[in-house]
Amino acid sequence: MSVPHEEKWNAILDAAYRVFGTKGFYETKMAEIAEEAGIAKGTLYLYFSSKEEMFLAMSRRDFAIFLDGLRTELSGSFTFREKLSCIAKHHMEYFFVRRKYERVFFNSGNNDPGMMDMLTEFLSDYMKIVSDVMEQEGLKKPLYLAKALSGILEAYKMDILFAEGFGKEELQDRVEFTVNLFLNGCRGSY
Amino acid sequence: MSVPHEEKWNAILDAAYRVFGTKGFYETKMAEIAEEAGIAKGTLYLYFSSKEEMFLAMSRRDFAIFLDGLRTELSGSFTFREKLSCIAKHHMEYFFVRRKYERVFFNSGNNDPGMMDMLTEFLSDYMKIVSDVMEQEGLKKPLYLAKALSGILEAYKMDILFAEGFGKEELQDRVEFTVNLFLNGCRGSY
Amino acid sequence: MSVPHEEKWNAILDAAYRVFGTKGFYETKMAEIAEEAGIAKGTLYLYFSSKEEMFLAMSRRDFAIFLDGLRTELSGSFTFREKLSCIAKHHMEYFFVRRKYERVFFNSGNNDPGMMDMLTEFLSDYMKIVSDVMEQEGLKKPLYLAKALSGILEAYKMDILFAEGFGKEELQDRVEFTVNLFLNGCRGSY
Amino acid sequence: MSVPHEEKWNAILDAAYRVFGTKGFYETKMAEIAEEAGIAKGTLYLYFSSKEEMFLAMSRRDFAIFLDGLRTELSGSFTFREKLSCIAKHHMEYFFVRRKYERVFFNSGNNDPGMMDMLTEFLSDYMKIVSDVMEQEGLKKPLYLAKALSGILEAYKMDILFAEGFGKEELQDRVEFTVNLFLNGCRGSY
DNA sequence: GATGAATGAGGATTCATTCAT
DNA sequence: TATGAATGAATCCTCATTCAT
Repeated sequence: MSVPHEEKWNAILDAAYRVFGTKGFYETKMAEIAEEAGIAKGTLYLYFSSKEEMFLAMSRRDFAIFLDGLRTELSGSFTFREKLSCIAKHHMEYFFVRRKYERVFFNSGNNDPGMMDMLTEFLSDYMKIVSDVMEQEGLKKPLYLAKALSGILEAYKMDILFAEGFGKEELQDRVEFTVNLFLNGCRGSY
Repeated sequence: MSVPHEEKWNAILDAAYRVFGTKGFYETKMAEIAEEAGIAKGTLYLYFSSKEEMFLAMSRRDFAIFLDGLRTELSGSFTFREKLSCIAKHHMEYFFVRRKYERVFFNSGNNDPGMMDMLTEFLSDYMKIVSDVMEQEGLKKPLYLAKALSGILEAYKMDILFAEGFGKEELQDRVEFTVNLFLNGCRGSY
Repeated sequence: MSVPHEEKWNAILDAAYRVFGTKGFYETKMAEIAEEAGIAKGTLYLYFSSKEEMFLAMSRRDFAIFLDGLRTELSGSFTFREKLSCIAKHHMEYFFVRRKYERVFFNSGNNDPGMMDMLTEFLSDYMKIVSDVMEQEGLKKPLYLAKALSGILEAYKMDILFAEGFGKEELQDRVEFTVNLFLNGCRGSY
Repeated sequence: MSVPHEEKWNAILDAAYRVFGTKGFYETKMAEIAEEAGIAKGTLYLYFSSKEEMFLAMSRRDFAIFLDGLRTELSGSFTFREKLSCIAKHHMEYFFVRRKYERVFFNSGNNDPGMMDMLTEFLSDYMKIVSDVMEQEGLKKPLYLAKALSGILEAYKMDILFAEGFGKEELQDRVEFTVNLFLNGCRGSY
């Protein structure tokens, strides 16, 4: 359990991301990940003690990237609308870029308690960031609002995966729609 | 391939719902479903030709109940606000009642094309019902609105599963919040 | 174990013959035989106590028909050549008529001792009939000759199954060839 | 799909030969082959993708040995009688040596098309070798003769399996008888 | 007698994980 | 460190047989 060559550690997680993301946790075979990473099956176990742990590490890394990116971008936004846009855009773009591997976030699962804990923690962190934005604006029930916002974005995420010819314009379209709806309600101007 | 005793067919699907719902598709063993249903393993295969097909049948039945219930309840709602409340309440209560078995809707997972098709069709039907409500109100982009609404509800669904002591009051609370947010935006009165 | 309606007993064996003969012992399902016979699965067990026993009964009946027919036809043959022709013709025609169901004689098998015994007994009876013919002709090693003759016919039986467009003429051709070879050796006139 | 250690590949096929040869295809369990080979069940599947494929590979190897041996031995025979003796002896000895495992050639059975194809090809190759011998002797209908010869030998093969105390002398006896019968007919001197 | 729903032992195959090299 | 051959527990599914109706 030393910390072997970090480069390979990341390469394995990259491969894992591609395969898990394409086929889901259960349909993914360790052999496939090894092949995708261009190493031997046994080697995987020098870096991760089990399939679950590997999935966990991969998710952890992915979640961290998501949250760090969001924090960074958010620090450059100032008005409330800007912040909402920033959140929406980040959420959508993150998955848009990774759309080929989207089984990951879906199929987050298996009943592994470790997995559940980590997902819960991720959501908690994400919601904290968003609800802070709400709070800074003096809104009531900031956590409710945060969840609602991310829920809308999750719903539109589906379009990334299933809508024909979904591109950057459609993405921007959804982002703006979301912000307007969130600010003004369904009868607001948009 | 006759259709033996419909009663047992439903009993098996009930058992399947409980087990799939608790453990997810992959962690569920056919033997467990048989045991839960109080019958022999082999008997399952008199009713369903495979684990996949059984999961499919179970989902199909569940989706149909959800949609039929929604249509029925919606037909007793008249104002726009009433209709929104009705949708939100139905969505939340449906899962609240089934909260013990919520792995089902999650882990629809498994790359089975039949499953994907059915899920897509369900979503399409659900969104049609909701977007019709938006359209009747003369709103623009009714499908976007429908997806946004259901997205919010899905986000709150998480609270059903994970929030401590989530009960009927919390549920009603989320429903009202959702409707107000949807109608008036985040700064609206609620 | 009474002797139920003999007609149905035979009907079942007819069905069994068709299915076993097409697919072999192991690939045949009791359900298929029942369907082929137009009766219920359970009914088979009123007539035969197991799949093996059914196969045995079917073979027994088939063997008896073969031997009875041979005896009858042979009783109308007088010269040695006539008798050889009769044997050859009977052997070939028997399988020609049943060529659609020829897996039976092949796949006679499974390791069931009862099956082995019966096959052995059948061969013994068959060889007795043929070797008697040899003996009546005053030939030495009549049993060897009997086996040789039937061996040749078995080899040609393959052509019934696999040769394209094998018909009555080809059959007659093989019969005459066999008799000539048997009488005169490979350099004899034929 | 590299070809791991050829030695083990052969060892598995040897074990398979013994078990299939004793019990037939259907009565043989993969677990038994593994045990016979002294390895784990799973290992079998590193070398053969299925029970069928294993049986096929085993038969293929066996057939090739049979034919190669025959060709080799035949190349040392010169007169027609010598060649016939060679064929007969090879055929009989091949099975004599393997008499404990004779279910293999019998029970080639199983409707697998791959198996049928291979069996057909084997017979075709075998018959080609034998009929070439006939042709070189200027005999008419060489293929008929080839089939007849092998048919006789197959019939005597039964004696290997079932005749009490069948030994080398009996074998030689059958070989000579076969050759004489084939050359001179049933009334020839032998 | 006839039925066919129910049974459950049994077997082929998969795949995460180990460990000798 | 890296390998990949070997392992064997685990699981889906089949099908001969039974038995309540």
